[in-house]
Amino acid sequence: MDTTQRTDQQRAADRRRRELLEAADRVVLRDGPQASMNAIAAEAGITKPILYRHFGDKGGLYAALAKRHTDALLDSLRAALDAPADRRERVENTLDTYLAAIEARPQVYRFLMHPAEGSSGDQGFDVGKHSAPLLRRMGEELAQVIEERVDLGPDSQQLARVWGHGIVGMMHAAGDWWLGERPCSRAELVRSLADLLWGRLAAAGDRLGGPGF
Amino acid sequence: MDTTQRTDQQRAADRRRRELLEAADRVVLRDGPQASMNAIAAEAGITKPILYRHFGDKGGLYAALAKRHTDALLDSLRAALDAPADRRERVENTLDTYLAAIEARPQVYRFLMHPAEGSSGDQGFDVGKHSAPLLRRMGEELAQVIEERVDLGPDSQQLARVWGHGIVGMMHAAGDWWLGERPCSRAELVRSLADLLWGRLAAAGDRLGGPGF
DNA sequence: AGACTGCGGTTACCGCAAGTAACATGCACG
DNA sequence: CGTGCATGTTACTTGCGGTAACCGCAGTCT
Repeated sequence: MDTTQRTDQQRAADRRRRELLEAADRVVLRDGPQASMNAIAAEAGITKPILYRHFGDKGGLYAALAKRHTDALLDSLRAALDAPADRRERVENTLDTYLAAIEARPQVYRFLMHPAEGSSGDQGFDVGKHSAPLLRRMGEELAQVIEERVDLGPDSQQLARVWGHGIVGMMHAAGDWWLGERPCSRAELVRSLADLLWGRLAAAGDRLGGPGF
Repeated sequence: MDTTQRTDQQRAADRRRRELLEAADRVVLRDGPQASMNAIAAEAGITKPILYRHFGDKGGLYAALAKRHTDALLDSLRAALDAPADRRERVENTLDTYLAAIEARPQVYRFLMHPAEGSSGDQGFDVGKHSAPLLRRMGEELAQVIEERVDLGPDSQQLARVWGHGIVGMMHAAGDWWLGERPCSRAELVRSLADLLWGRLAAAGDRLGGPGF
């Protein structure tokens, strides 16, 4: 029969696809984001055209790969975010979860944040579609959680989205810097960031008389 | 004389270098970060090897180009940051300055944030040196200002640096998202971000009874 | 004047990675 | 058996970063 055959082959194709993704994963983990298609194909024990048949182009492979990790990370984050705890504790846990993840697999993290430059084909002049999808998705996710759980008055949706993206960006930039310089322990970083979000900047006093006011 | 000649030539070289940078600027402004060396050379009316003589490699050109814009932007930001005004106002002005800049020249901004992937030569496995230098520099700068002007008790330096990078990241991510979706006016965005920094997240109440606590 | 040298410039090339075309092979179905 | 179809390969094209080797013209030295 046609249908059963189709499904069989689809299944096989899916398995193959997963294998390929895992091979790609290994290579990216080793070589970082500049892993070449040849290298990935070699790691998978096959040759380039197969990759292209499965994923279209490099962007397709990268997208598929990114989706896997992004989904996984987002699951962890959601868990930390939805845990039954004090808000501050939830925030700290979420930060820590994220930082632990990027600390554990820097190459993957690096790959997720800098997917690839545009190839010859599409060059989106439009700004905004270039940036790491992970950041966007985390931002939206966080925005949703904030809006669900925090009472922000009118315009809450807008505000939640701004905050979602803003907080994610804060986490990302601080994490990136921290990963590079390791100026303190993870726990300290988490504490400092949470303090920032808790308004300690506004609460602190001026140091000198200061030029203004 | 040798010395005068040298200086003359140095001057000429510097002028040439500036011209080349301006040409590169134009191309980047038109084509975004994937501008090719050939294109830049053509725009400057010369050919590739000259670019390489002046800048070493693509990274060098990009670094030089990035430095110009980064310096310019940092000057504006410093001005806003050091203005004689209330802290909240200073923060809002700084945010607004940054957002206005990326709004005015998205391509340049895009270029600054995604400089380029590593070529065949250097492949820094180390995470941290890849990311946009602009973010790092802004982070350090802000950290310095914070430490100078805000009284943070012991460990102030560490804390200031974390906050510097964190706040810059917040600004960046929110700006990136905003530039793509334009969900609100610039002023609203600035206000929302400042509110976030002013601890409104911590101050807001829970929406429902909530699963925890 | 005429050979020597330094410097701005060019052409022509290498290596490498993305992406593709065309060919080869294994296996179900009529 | 041949026909379709999916899987796999080799070998190619294109385009870019980067470089080597050559060209020509200032000015200088003798």
